[in-house]
Amino acid sequence: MSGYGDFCPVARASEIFAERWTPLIVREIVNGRHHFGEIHKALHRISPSVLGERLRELEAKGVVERRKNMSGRGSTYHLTGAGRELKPIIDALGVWGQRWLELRDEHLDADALMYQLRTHIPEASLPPQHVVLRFDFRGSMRSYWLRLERPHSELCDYAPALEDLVVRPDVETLTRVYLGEAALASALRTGIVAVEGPSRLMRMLTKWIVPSRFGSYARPMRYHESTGEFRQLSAVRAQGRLS
Amino acid sequence: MSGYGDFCPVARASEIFAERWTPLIVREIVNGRHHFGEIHKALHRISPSVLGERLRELEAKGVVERRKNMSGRGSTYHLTGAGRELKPIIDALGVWGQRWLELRDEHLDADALMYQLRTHIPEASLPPQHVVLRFDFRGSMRSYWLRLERPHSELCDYAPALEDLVVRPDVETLTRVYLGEAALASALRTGIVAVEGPSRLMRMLTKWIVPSRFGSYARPMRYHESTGEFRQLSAVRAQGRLS
DNA sequence: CGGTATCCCCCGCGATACTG
DNA sequence: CAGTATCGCGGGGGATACCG
Repeated sequence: MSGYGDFCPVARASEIFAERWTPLIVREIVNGRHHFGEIHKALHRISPSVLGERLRELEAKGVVERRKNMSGRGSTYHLTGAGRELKPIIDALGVWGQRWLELRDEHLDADALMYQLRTHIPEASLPPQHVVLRFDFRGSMRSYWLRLERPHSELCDYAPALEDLVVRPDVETLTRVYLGEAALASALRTGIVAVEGPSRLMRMLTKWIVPSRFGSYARPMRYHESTGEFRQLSAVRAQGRLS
Repeated sequence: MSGYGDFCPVARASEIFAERWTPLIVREIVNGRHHFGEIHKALHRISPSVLGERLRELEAKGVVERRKNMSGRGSTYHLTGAGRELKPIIDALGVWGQRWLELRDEHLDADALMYQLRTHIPEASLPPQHVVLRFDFRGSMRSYWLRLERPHSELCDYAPALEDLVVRPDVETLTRVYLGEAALASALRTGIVAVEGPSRLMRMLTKWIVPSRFGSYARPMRYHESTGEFRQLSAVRAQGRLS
């Protein structure tokens, strides 16, 4: 970028924080990703060279601390004190985005969604013996398999075993469910998200797929069959609280 | 920019907020600049085309509202509800920058500093009849004149009248004074900032030049004559509060 | 003054390959 | 797997001119 040439602390902070990819990288480290590869997988559209450059910048500015792995290979990246104080800013940005920004088609990404869903399954709700869900997104050829089993679940692009439940959502609806804008229960009821399988497992779906931590700030949306679009339920704005 | 293709609210917010110049534009509107020209003067390094583009984007995203001037010419730009909710984020960024970021040479800018100083003079401290200050920055040819008079003071690059006081600071020191990192009083005492004029007016200087609203979060710095550098006074970190 | 159009340069960044 | 080097393109944005 090359700076603003401005001594104002907002400008100096923006030089670092408001640069492409940087807020998301910090978010990922906040979320507990400490390895290069983990961050890169979570931000799968960033190129490794840019990620490396950003991490170096953040280290130079005292936001990130790089710890060489004692096992020789690789490092882990941790937030410094300064970096940890960015967390409330990240959170505030997320809350703001949730409250005020529309979800648009260009934000939809089935891969990323499945990745998020997988990492967000409450561990307490995981079944002791494995359950395999297959997700077939409408209008897409490929399927995703989610193999749930305590303590670790797994996301595959092939069938790891015979599936117990088949879910047929569309990307937008399931994304809005994840964002907390739509309720999975009603999406199942109206059939926008179709499911095949034992009703016992169907009922578990709402335990496995839960809204993100910004979900309580979402504006409730409702699907309108006539237009095929989601619209804001009312002018009422949710008051939320970060978990 | 072209987005992150990510439904996460932090990413969607970053698409807007964490783009070059945008945080500073919002800051300026928060600071009460509502005209294109005012914003452009405050951010004198942005090109008018980029400023126009950003304002259009912000309007499209519902952050800024553009009101056509009824007098025909021009418009004014105001924050919407969404835009106003960015203020705490701007403030948090400023506090963070103040707490954690070094002031570097590339941030220094005498023009911008004088502009800020002029807008920050507490109105209550302005003299009823005009007082003219001349600022000669060390190592610089050009001078700045500050003409103080209630209710409006003025910054000139020529002598608007005979000067009552001549101030010879260096850009770094005066910037740190403005940022709240250094005390003007001690800079005057040690002579880093030299002054010529009646001592009555010299004493008024500390009423006219006061730290920015982020000043209370600054890390106190002290000038070390041996190295010619400012260094952090101690590990003690100031606890501040935004005014 | 308030803003837009043009032009062009440069560098940011994405893709890919490559190395320990 | 953890990164770094290279390369080439696109477009972001700075400077400037220009128009209302």
